[in-house]
Amino acid sequence: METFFNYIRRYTEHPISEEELLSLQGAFKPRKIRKRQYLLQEGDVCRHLSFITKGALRQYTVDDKGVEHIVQFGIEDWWMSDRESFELGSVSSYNIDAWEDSELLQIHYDDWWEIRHSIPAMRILTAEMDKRHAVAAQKRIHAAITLTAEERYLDMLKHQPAFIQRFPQNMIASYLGISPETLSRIRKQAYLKNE
Amino acid sequence: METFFNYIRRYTEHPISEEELLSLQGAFKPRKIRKRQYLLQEGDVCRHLSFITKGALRQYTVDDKGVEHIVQFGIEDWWMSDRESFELGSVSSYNIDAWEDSELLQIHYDDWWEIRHSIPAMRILTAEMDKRHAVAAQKRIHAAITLTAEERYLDMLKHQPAFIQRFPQNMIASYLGISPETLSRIRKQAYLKNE
DNA sequence: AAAAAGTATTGATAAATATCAACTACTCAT
DNA sequence: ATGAGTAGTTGATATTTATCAATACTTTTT
Repeated sequence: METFFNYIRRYTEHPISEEELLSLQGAFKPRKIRKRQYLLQEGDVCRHLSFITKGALRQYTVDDKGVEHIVQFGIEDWWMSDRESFELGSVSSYNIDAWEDSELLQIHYDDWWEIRHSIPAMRILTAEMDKRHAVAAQKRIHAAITLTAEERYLDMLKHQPAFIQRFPQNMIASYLGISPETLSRIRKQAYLKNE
Repeated sequence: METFFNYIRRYTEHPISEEELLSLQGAFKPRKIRKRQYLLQEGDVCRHLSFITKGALRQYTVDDKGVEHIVQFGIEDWWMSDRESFELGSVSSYNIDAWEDSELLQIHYDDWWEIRHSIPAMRILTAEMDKRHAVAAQKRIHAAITLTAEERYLDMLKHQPAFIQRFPQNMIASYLGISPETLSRIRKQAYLKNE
């Protein structure tokens, strides 16, 4: 829980009262989840928002052929949820599962709604999260339509090395929208270029 | 301005007082912009947020080879800005220009900040916009990494037919991240399939 | 320690998409 | 009306990326 409070303080200047801290502690429930365990399955409604205090998770779809397509990775200090399902109460088409044993702080939709109204700092935090999310999404979209497979990989290596270190190569390939074989070849070439 | 007020009422249940309406009228300045005129140029800082009351605009980058890459279209009831530059005050790497003669309501960053604090309905509106934006971005990212060029075009035809009607084919191709020639061939094939 | 399951690499080939070039149709300004 | 400039199409070819198959390497399980 300390991790989370530090995170809040880092992203909002607004002070938080003792009372508010207690209220947050009541709303966010710690949860442990083991490797390969699901946090959300396709067909479910996503009722919780999860803050990752430890571990690594991924959000993905599975297509007709059984191939997984990863849309999002999450590690410490990231939030996980299917935003669409969470906000609209719709059935999710995504799966979220743990790639490492993980620890989360989960809040139910109703409590999240309540807390954003009663605690000013949380409203600011939400706005800040949304802003960062929007900027990141814009960049990823731009990368997807303008860059080649190799450029996208190098871009990720530069801007999100943590993901590349913690997830296996086939998942990185899926996130980049390329086949594992192609990524393997790209890495080989990049390596050869640096002698 | 009426268009805009209707838009606000459509997306927020929160009532707006007479006083607040006046305050909004003061903050949003009408602006006309002619076809091919720039709203934002690469290298500028994006100081305004623009609500489109009439017309069609696009946001894009230009690469080393002079090729344009469109990341966003905007028509009536859409907002245009480089979110990153607008929120962070950083130099923009995007261009925004008008494809049709257009009419906008522009608000300066400072006023936007102010109005979101003083008018509850605007705070709700912002949250709602961010939510929709996040959901749309997630979908577009998913489409980019999972779908083929043809599937992406058909997806767009289904979900955003307005764009396809109002922008020329080479711009649609750019938005989809494919060459104009490929889009031309995809359309021919799709047409042949329907006899 | 051996077996099994998952992960990464490599080669051969196929499919998707880009590029280049020529041509057609269309718009629009004079 | 005419010619210049855009936009779209089509064909030939090149490049990129995917797919399939075999093998090597790692990690996990027993």
